Amino acid sequence: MAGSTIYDIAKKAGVSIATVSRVVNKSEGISEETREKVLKVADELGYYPQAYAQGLARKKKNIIMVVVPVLSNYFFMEVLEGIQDEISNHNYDLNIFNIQGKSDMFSQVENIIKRQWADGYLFISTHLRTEQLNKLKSYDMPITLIDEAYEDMDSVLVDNEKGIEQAMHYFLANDLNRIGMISALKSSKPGQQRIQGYRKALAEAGVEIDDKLIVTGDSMDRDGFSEKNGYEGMNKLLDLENPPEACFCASDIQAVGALKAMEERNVKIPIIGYDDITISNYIGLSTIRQPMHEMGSIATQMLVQRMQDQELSPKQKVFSPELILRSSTQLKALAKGES
Amino acid sequence: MAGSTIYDIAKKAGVSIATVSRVVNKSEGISEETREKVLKVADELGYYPQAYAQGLARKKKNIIMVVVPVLSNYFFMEVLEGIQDEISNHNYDLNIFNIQGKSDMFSQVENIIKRQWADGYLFISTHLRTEQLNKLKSYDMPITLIDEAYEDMDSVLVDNEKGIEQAMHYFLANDLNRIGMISALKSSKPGQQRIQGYRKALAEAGVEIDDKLIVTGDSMDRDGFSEKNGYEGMNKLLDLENPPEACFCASDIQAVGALKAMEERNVKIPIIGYDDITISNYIGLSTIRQPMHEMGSIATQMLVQRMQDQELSPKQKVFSPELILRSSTQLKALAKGES
DNA sequence: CTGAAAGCGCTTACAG
DNA sequence: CTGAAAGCGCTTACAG
Repeated sequence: MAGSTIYDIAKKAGVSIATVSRVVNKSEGISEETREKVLKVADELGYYPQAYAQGLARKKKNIIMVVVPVLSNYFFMEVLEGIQDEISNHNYDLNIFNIQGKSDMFSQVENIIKRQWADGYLFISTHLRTEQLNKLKSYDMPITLIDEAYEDMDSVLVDNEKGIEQAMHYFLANDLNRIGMISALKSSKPGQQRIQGYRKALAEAGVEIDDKLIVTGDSMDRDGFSEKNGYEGMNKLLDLENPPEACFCASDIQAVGALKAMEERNVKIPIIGYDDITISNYIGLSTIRQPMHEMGSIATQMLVQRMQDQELSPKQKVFSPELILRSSTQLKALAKGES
Repeated sequence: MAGSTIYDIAKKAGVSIATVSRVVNKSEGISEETREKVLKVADELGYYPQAYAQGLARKKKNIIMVVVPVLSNYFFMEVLEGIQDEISNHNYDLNIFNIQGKSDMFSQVENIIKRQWADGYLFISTHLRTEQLNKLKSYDMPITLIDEAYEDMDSVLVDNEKGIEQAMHYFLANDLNRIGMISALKSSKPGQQRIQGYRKALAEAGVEIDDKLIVTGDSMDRDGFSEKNGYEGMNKLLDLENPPEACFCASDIQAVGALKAMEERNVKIPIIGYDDITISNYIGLSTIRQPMHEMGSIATQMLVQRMQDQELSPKQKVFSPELILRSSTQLKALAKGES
């Protein structure tokens, strides 16, 4: 039963392979009689066209491929949900290609494109350099970037700086000037951007920046976007001689860790995360919302369009982040007033 | 630059396609001179072998494919992390195939196998029926099941009932007899199993079972394994005339929702979840740990072994779940003593 | 060390 | 309505 080919079916059904192919692909103009005969044999022998042979012959794979550096990440998971939902409206299968952290990321990404795995690609948080994106562009493959800006390709992203600004403004407006920042790894692009946003917002407000308030945990997993990293980061902040009176985290998942550190030490300062992953609503975490689900579905739509017409001019979709206030920032009264 | 083939390279470099193939595949016995010449041209033209053509010619894809019904799920994410880690020790690429919820799941799964996408498959939580697994078995492809039991294939799973038993024993031993159960959708296999474990444990302890205490939320997303579902479930429990004095949740993520419902209503009863996803530790949720990461890596190891020798007899790896006590069960004093 | 040729399993004009 | 044949882009014995 294993591994029967179109030849086996043709032989057993007493027809040509062309006929088998037509039946299996539901082409028109096949007599009902042969159709049934072929289908019966195909079912008996467990036949269905091999993807690789079919893809080669057709020069079309019917696959949309998501390319990601790290799979186990909440942001990614929720974006993916949006992709999944949207893709179910189209006739494509979804494949995810996990690029391994070890060797050079760009060469891996480049090879994926060269190898022509799919008809179109969704790159999530790959954070490539402009010259690298230019190179990719030259392969002339439909690609949509998510969480990454590049004007010569379709991309959907969120205005990071603006989001952070909102968080900062909120703190400052509430008279909280000494604001800690728990960052992700500085080597990660969004990590950098968020730090920059932090600095910029403070600078504009005329608040002096204390570099000691910008920390990250020691856990490098997931580029530092982890509970553990946030936990460690908050502990560093609280160990400071002059600890912050509020805190901004580069991601909700870090904030989860930070919250725990606070609880253990029995201190409470207002804290704002970044992302608005689903749990944040349930644990009362204030945050900057990125519309992850929508980002995924919009990106998929854009990609599908481009696959139909590669001549379209590149589109950017920049979402504005939104500050969501929950209980984690309602501690001001507690912290200042009541204590 | 886009889409050059081995013929283009051969022509431009003035060699045969066989030579190009050998150079690109790093075969031995190629003069340094031609090697360099070919490599130079290949680089200029951005050539790398097309995956589909190569796979067809070699009859080997070098791909391990993970097949999952629902991507955005914490259990899956953590299992995946283990898979990812282990796979980086081997020379395979990782592909994830997302089967769409809409049409018949089994026929989709069957087609994936028939289409020979990969050299080996990891099925996570597909929960197929025995006859279906028998059918899959007949295709004679290396498959390892995760979170699913079937004695004729390699599989790694956790003894669900035993886990639930532990939670129940803990409650009962602490004099908590009226135990609520927030279940996932009853149509899901693990959902069922967990309800069964609940009933069994109570029956063995001679505690009368009140069916009103077994609830699920109205949110059907992710088979009911969601925050929202847990939130709704807990609200139903607390709306009961005679609400439970403790609660068991079919997953941690549901417990997160349940916790919120309790907080809003300002009630606290001991609660135990299931899975031990990373955040649970940070929010103090007691739970039954499934070693997800390890399950992923062990399953991958088993699969790789089987890909080397399809004659191996099927192995089962059954993990014992472990009760992890955290603050969410330390409320007994509060609930009973102090109030 | 290198090339000509067969073959991998399909699809799809082209004929009939 | 059906088949013979070329072609998709590779790999790999086989010869030399």
